[in-house]
Amino acid sequence: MSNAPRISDAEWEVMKALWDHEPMTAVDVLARLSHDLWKQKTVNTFLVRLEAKGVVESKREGRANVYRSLLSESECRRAEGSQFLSKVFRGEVAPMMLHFIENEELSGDDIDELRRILEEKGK
Amino acid sequence: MSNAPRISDAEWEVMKALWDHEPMTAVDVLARLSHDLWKQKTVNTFLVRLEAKGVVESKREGRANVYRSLLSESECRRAEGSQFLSKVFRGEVAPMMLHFIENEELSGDDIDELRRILEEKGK
DNA sequence: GACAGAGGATTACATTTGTAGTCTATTAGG
DNA sequence: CCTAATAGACTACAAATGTAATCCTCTGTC
Repeated sequence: MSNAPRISDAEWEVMKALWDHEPMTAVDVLARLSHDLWKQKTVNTFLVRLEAKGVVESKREGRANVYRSLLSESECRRAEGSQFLSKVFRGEVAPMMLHFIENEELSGDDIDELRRILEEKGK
Repeated sequence: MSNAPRISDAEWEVMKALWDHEPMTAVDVLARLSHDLWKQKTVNTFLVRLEAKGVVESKREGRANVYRSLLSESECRRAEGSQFLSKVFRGEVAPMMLHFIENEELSGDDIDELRRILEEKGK
């Protein structure tokens, strides 16, 4: 299990686009991002950097490079999640959960689902 | 309320030390951090930067500057938390909570407490 | 009163990140 | 075949970050 490399904020945006429709070319990735906020060259740079970091790989297919992830969204979430937990909540899970319950919008259904899961877990 | 400024990883470490015993001098802050990992001058630099960002303020008291936070740990957690949520979990709270329930260690007591809170919340 | 040490202020410098631009090689069209 | 549009490769560059070192100025000590 790979200790995942650092993925920056902007890189996360690119990765989310990629994870949603792998494999894709750089042009396709841009197509799934806001054209107002992203330029093709910028997307390209990030894909190159992500490849250097070992987060994605590219295969030449005809005239274009086709990218696919080497790390899953879940793996990256795990890494980012535990970093966040220790940085912001000193590693204390329960206070963090409390925080989110109190500060973010949870629908009634969300609450019910979480209760169910916790019930299971608590058994 | 303040859209909190970006606080970097290392800056968070300094802030956690400060929040625990405000107000403090730079020397005191270092005293609460690992001497193996931190040098006095480094701590100093971060305090200066944090002041520039408006996260802390300093008052000269005799020989030393005494620092105190301008933003509470809670405020910073809120800002950092919602950034994390949207970056890593696309703003979906419930999946994020699920993730933490499944990936981090929750004690039986933690689970019970969360269930209680959710019960309240779900009313 | 001269000097050493304590702290703050200023400066340094490599790396990472955000955000592209330019250069080059290939390819589809005429 | 020659040419213009592309796609990738290489280059650029400022701001943020991590990590200090050096310089300067009091202040207490002999």
